[in-house]
Amino acid sequence: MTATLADVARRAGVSTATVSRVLNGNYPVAGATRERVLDALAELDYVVNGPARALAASSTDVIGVIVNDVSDPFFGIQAGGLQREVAEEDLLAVICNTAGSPSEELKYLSLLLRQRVRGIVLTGGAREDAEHEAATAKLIRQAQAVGTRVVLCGRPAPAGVEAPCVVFDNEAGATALTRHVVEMGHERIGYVAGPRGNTTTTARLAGHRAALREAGIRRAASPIVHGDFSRDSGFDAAMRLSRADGDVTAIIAANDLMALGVMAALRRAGTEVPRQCSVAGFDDLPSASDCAPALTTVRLPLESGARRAGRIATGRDGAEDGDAWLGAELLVRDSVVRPGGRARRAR
Amino acid sequence: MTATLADVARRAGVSTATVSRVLNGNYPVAGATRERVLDALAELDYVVNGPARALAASSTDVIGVIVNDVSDPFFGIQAGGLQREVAEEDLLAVICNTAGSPSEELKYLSLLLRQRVRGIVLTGGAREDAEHEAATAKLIRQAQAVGTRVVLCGRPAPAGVEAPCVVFDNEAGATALTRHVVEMGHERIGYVAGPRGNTTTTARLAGHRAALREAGIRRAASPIVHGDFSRDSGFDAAMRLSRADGDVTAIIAANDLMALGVMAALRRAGTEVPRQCSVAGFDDLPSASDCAPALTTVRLPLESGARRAGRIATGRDGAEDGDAWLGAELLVRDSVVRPGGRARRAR
DNA sequence: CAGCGGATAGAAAGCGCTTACTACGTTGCT
DNA sequence: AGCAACGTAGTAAGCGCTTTCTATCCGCTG
Repeated sequence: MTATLADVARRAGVSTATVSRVLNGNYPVAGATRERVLDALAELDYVVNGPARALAASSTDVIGVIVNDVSDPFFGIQAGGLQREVAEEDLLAVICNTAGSPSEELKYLSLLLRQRVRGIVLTGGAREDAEHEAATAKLIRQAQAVGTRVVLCGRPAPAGVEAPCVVFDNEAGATALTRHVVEMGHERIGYVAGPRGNTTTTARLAGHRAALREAGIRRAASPIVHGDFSRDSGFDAAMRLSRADGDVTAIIAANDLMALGVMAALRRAGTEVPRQCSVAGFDDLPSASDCAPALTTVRLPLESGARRAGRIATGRDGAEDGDAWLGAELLVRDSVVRPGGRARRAR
Repeated sequence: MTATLADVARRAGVSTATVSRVLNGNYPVAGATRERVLDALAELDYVVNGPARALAASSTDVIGVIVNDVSDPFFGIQAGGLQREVAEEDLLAVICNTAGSPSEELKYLSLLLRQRVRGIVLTGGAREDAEHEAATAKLIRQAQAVGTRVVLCGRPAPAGVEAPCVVFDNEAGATALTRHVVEMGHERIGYVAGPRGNTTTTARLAGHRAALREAGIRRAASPIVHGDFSRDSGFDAAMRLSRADGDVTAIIAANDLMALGVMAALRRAGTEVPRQCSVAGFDDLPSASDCAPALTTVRLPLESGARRAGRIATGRDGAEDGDAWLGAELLVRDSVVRPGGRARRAR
């Protein structure tokens, strides 16, 4: 089939050990010998056998990243940042898409575990389900036992697991956002939450409720519907919201993608945004700033958070510094105005 | 560290061969023995060592997918479809993001090659560069030599490579689209092409030009600017287009993402779409149908094409049937109307 | 009752690579 | 001159698994 180390060694007239050493450059090899080996390598189009190397050296040069939805920029940005980061260490990131399915998550986790990857980064909210959490915890512990570095990015560590976390302050961000909407004078505020039983959903919802509570807004005036973080679900949610309570003056979505869907739905229903209904999102995706009106949202340092996670996963950053808390920043743009009021230019 | 087959074997009082056999189920093992082994496996939390297995069996259960940009739904959809398809064979798809960089593409290709994955699917347009093409060709041939199935999805096979291709009929789709715009009465049509030196860009541009030619439209009346398929680049392109030729009555973008950016830019510039300027896209992404106005575009069977590619990569579908040509379908919606005319409801 | 074939289990030879350990010149000192 | 120390290269023992080949034990048949 392909040339093996032994073939190369034979051709260069050296032992396999020597070839291995010029390949890895971790042991002195005389110039002339190295040249011969290099030539043989090239002549035979040698390609290392990854599994064999991994088996012998018991380590690989790949970092696995588990995401919920590759086509959601929220994850795309994180995956991209992580990739750039680990590439600097000459490692490769492979991204595994669970499509939001807990069982797929477990499947990929164990795939990565058995491939003995160097590190695993779990991104996005985790499912709040004791059974799934326990299963995840077990796999993570096993991974750690074989020396795989596991880091959590944007989700809490499951019970019983000791692992570095990069945490985004979803709750504080959500509180700041809702507080802003309230301060603009809204009293009937619809909320499009993420999928039930998801840690991110819960955190953002908690922040929202806290702001509502502190403003003394009645629950009945602030209907909550659930989406699944996709644009389409935001569209549907807006429909349900306006059908049930035609009188909300603002809709806050748990992420920008859904906010975009909400805006599309309102537009389609002939409701003018923001004059007749304000809209706010969360995440500050690139498209949030160039839609019309520009979306008021909360900025999460997704890219830098993911890079940080990548650095921990590759071992470049120590994990002992404790969790990395990354703050959220309220971004006031044009999609939230006083009820029935006029658009307000940002800045 | 972790338990090995030998540990399990010892505990179950059998040989490693037997444990391997119950694990793989490809050889008869008596019921009672199997039970004992299963118990031992569970008690020790055994996890197979992927590299070791791959080395011994010289094959893995992963399919690699190379994409240009994970956060672009165009690829997200393909990655998703592929993943669902290979999951049915109990294989796992890992997706590698090149971020449009040819060198990353080569890097990932060789990573997958040396990992001896079962199959590799290369998606998206390829770079039109002899050197890069040759490098790609060489890697593909090497992969094939070690038994890796390589399939191209949405790009032509590099010169000198014999590999199954799933090809989308970009050119015909583009021609149909531009023809439609022309038939609506437009004579000054701006075109936002993809990045230079990309096979998809070239095919779509060729289709566009063919339609222009057949309609006898002068080149000068149909300015072309290049973007990079991202929404932001579409936004910029629209700016450049309207600055240079303020009088185009329609803008066709080489993909929906850029079309969305174009619409945003026009909106921001106070140009009403489609009354003052029609806009058309390509791909029929989910959001194309729910933006306002709904985007007239060309539908590409991305999901089914990717599934097909997945089936070939796993060996479920033979590759001998020759290339799979998948047609494009013109989707007339609301974003293209007669110049200066009124919106036309679709269907 | 000898002899056979089927069903199971084990022994052992790798898969291709890394990495102690060992071996063998050279140098550089005292 | 003699010995330590260094710079190189080779030997060979695995890494944890799969799989071929062989060995056993049965239940049957003739």
